Amino acid sequence: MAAKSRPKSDAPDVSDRVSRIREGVTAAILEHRLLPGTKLGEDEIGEIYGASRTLVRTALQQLAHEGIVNIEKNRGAFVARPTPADAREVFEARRLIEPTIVDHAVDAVSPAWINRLQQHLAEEREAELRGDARASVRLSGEFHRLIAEMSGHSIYLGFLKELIARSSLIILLYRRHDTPACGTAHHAEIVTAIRKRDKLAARAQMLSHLNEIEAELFLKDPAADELRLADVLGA
Amino acid sequence: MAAKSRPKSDAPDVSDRVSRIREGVTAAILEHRLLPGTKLGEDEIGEIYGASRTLVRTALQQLAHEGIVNIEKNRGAFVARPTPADAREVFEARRLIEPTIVDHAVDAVSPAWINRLQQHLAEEREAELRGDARASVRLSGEFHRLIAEMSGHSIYLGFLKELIARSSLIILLYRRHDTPACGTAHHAEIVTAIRKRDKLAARAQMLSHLNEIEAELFLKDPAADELRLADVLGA
DNA sequence: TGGGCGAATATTGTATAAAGTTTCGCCTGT
DNA sequence: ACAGGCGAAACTTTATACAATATTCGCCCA
Repeated sequence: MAAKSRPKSDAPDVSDRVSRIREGVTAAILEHRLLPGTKLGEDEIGEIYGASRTLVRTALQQLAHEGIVNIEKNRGAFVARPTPADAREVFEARRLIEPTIVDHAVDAVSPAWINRLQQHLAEEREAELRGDARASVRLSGEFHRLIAEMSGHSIYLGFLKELIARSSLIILLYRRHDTPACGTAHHAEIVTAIRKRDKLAARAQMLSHLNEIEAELFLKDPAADELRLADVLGA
Repeated sequence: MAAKSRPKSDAPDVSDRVSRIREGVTAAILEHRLLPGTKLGEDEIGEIYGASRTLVRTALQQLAHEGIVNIEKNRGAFVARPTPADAREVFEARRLIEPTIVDHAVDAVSPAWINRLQQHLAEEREAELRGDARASVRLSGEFHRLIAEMSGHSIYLGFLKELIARSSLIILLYRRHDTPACGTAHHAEIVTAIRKRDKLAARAQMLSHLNEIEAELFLKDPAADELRLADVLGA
């Protein structure tokens, strides 16, 4: 009971039923267990989480606002299917915002943060070694999010959360080879630059990292989207 | 029937009951008819718009996601009260994003857009002349939004909508003098630069415009927030 | 046999009712 | 007179019932 009712503490959302649903569905999408275009029925999800449709609906609306779910009127919610144009916008926004975020991260550097970052790198390497693609894709997104948290800039953090979630879908849909989503090595270089408090290097590493991710994508004219999707879903 | 059911067109939300509520409340907040800290009771709003609490709740949750409403668990929804720290974050983000947006706007320039911009400037001048503070504050926000629409970058547009809405609250809470929120003259200079397709000038004008707005603010340590709020609400 | 119309079914949108929490007034006791 | 606590009222939260809309499947007809 003591752990349940916290009158004043504004914990983000933990132990909240709507948030449990939202985070569960988000994780499933980010780990590519739910593919773009998948229908997310309200009853279906409600039964999984033992919640009524009211709560499921709230969670789905939040996900829609984050851009990883589309809600079509009278038809339901579907995992979003970003177009190549969307993809270009997402990465352009990331190229604009993330260098600035890493700048702030350098300002906030501390032994505790360095520790956290290196612990994260270890997790990434471990997941990569054991070939756990789902954990890898999740962790590589969380790395960028971690840096945004480190920056202490809550607005950038909110924006980046959206961009990361969409990026995960984009990488699933449009990557050329079955390369790991983000090279762990790049992340290590970024951490090194942060540790050295070298803003210029940190910005540069972040930017080239993002460029490399986007370079791995196959973003052609939107007309051929359907084929590409069929390809992914069929595989 | 033709105008009502559009299966594929993703019109933002027009003629949707939830959106009517959201836009109504948003307008009230942006025009400073609802002050920061005001409680937004579900029954109260529902009665105004002739809607059930279900729809009101949906609208309020969307506004919470946009950052202009805070929802406190088991207590209800309140008009957000940005802290000075929030204010600094918002303007930093705007200084980062808006120069890039205006860059894109220059790329998209066309006679139709120039026309629309100048029509908007005329509206702003008119509102300023007749001393309509509410219309002025609304229109000055819409100017920035218009440029974001012109850029064709939907992600930047979404981000900027949030930033503008929060800016409106910030200006209300923290401006030094009762100066008009944004000088119409600055907007005119930005339009001129866009019309000349001069990206450098457009970026520079936008940046200095944002700097001037923030310079008009009184952003001290958060400790004194309460006094400031009392000041505004008492007046 | 293939296409199209139509009823049945399933799913979402909306409203209302039940349950839980907070707040505020009032009362009692010191 | 004042502090503390009890209790009722108001509100939010959650669940459920009802209405509207889309989809699906079967049947009929060409």
